[in-house]
Amino acid sequence: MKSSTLKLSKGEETRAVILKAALQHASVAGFEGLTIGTLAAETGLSKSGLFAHFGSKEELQIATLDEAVRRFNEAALMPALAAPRGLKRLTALTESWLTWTQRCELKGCPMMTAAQEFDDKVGPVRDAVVEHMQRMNDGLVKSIQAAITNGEFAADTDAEQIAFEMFGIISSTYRSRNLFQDKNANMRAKRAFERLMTSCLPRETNPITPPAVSSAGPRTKSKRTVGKP
Amino acid sequence: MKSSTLKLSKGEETRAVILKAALQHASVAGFEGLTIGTLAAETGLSKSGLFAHFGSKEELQIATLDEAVRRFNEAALMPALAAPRGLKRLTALTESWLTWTQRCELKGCPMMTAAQEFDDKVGPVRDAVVEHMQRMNDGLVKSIQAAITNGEFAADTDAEQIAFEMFGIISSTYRSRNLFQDKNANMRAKRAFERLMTSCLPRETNPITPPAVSSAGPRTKSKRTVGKP
DNA sequence: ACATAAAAAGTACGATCGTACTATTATAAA
DNA sequence: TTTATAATAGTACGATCGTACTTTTTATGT
Repeated sequence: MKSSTLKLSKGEETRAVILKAALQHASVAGFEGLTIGTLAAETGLSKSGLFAHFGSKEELQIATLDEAVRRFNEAALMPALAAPRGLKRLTALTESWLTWTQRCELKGCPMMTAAQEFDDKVGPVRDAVVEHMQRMNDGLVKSIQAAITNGEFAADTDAEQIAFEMFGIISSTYRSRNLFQDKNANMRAKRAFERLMTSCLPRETNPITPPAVSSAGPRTKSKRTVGKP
Repeated sequence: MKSSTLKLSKGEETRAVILKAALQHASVAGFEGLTIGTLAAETGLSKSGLFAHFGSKEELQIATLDEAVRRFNEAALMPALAAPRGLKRLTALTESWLTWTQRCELKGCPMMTAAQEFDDKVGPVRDAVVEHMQRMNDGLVKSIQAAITNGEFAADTDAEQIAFEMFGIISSTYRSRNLFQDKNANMRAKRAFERLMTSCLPRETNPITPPAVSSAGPRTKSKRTVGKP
């Protein structure tokens, strides 16, 4: 359990400690709920000592947001990159997306929280949120397009649309988990994901079996589905 | 444009004015962003004058939440009840759900905001949010079950699962609209909804055509879909 | 080991927060 | 129209907010 950067100046070290606490707090009370005083007490610093690291509350919020993205990339995105490009990776990404908060000991997903919190506001924090979410969306779309290129999805699949729906699944999962304390939330998410993926499969059967009407192949299932092997 | 209740005491009248402003404010800045001082200035009341109507900030938040539900029922739910029970009504509900905030001149959906805002907290406000959301979910599930009973959906359709996914679509729509300013958000929502509904249709073709393998019927489309007539 | 810079603490300030308590004004019933 | 009551305003309080400015402590490079 060592940090990736070995040499860490004192300032950077405490900054990291602050951001860890800030992220924890933001994942529960939101980014607007972040308070310099509370955070200082939590980390054992003085209010002014903590303040000096950021210069303003907005900067603290943005730094916390950046930290959230860093953690997400580290705990959710990067592991998924181990899977081969395409449907496999998409599935891995979804899986890790749904579990990364637990791995980072966060209550909710800070980025989803931020997105909802600032979607109707204006200012630099909102701008940062938009930028990060846009980047996440772009990455997701790229990943979906890879599945299309692979021939795993139908050629006319609307990648943006699929990303849109995936975000919906994710956000519904968090709501279900945290608001309703639904233990089945992850299962629901998985089913939703499978349904979505299945609807993207190339038309008719796969290219190996002939396209003509025939009684070949199992007829117990009328549609191909993905997942649940 | 008359209020449904004719006789309205002075107190109830100003209370309504306050709640309208509060709802407006909450739909943008959230329920935690509600402030007695700001609200008082906005409505022309004194801080203490406004405060007296609720007795505490928590009560104000809960009252605002109740008002949000009332408005939702009035502007989104009730109109949808005009449609016949089943898939038709479900479609109408989705449609009106996606547009009621505009009709009420709100920026975001207060209930979705509240759900996200309080999902990791404890206290009476959270309890109220959970109760309302639970009720909404139950209603939605009932509506889905009606479609099953009608035979419009497959008998083994998991109504809770469909409700789960519908909430996801809704929340993704709001995010897309407000965070990304996506003008196509409603179209995306519609497509997602159609995909979801289609996946719930009874297996194979409808009972009129024989279940045996045959070349009868158009073969250009491989699946039945709902919507876009 | 010392000089210098970085980090943290100390202190203070005005603003605003939620909430008591009291006083005044407007409404509704008699 | 008077009277009881409801609605609103006034005032004040302690707490906490974000931030500025100064001082002290602690790291860091030579």
